[in-house]
Amino acid sequence: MCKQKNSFFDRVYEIVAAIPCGQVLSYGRIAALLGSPRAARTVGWALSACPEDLPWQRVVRADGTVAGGAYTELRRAMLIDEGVPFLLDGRVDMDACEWDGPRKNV
DNA sequence: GGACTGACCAACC
DNA sequence: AGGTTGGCCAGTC
Repeated sequence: MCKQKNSFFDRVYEIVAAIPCGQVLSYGRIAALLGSPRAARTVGWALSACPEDLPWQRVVRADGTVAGGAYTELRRAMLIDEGVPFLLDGRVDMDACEWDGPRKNV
């Protein structure tokens, strides 16, 4: 029943794919939603697969900085285009668009 | 089959 | 204030 057999790996995609437009999540935040607040590494590694269906540009570091190697600037432009507010430092405004996750009480 | 790595985070000194 | 380590999961050598 229900889909829980999915590995930690697969659930990362579920969360990232569920992030609404104009909001972002940090690696550790996603890991925490999965039940392992220290599995941020695994989350980052899951994103390393970089599936086209996965809008991983909405996933940023705890500081709000965008990851992704040389494409960091590109991802940042994509987020701005989606309506995500940025700071003058080039970081995501986590204070304004940090997603609370799939809240059941919405 | 064992050990290392990987786009991280937070605690510790 | 800054550097190091431990922890999580899965894939690769």
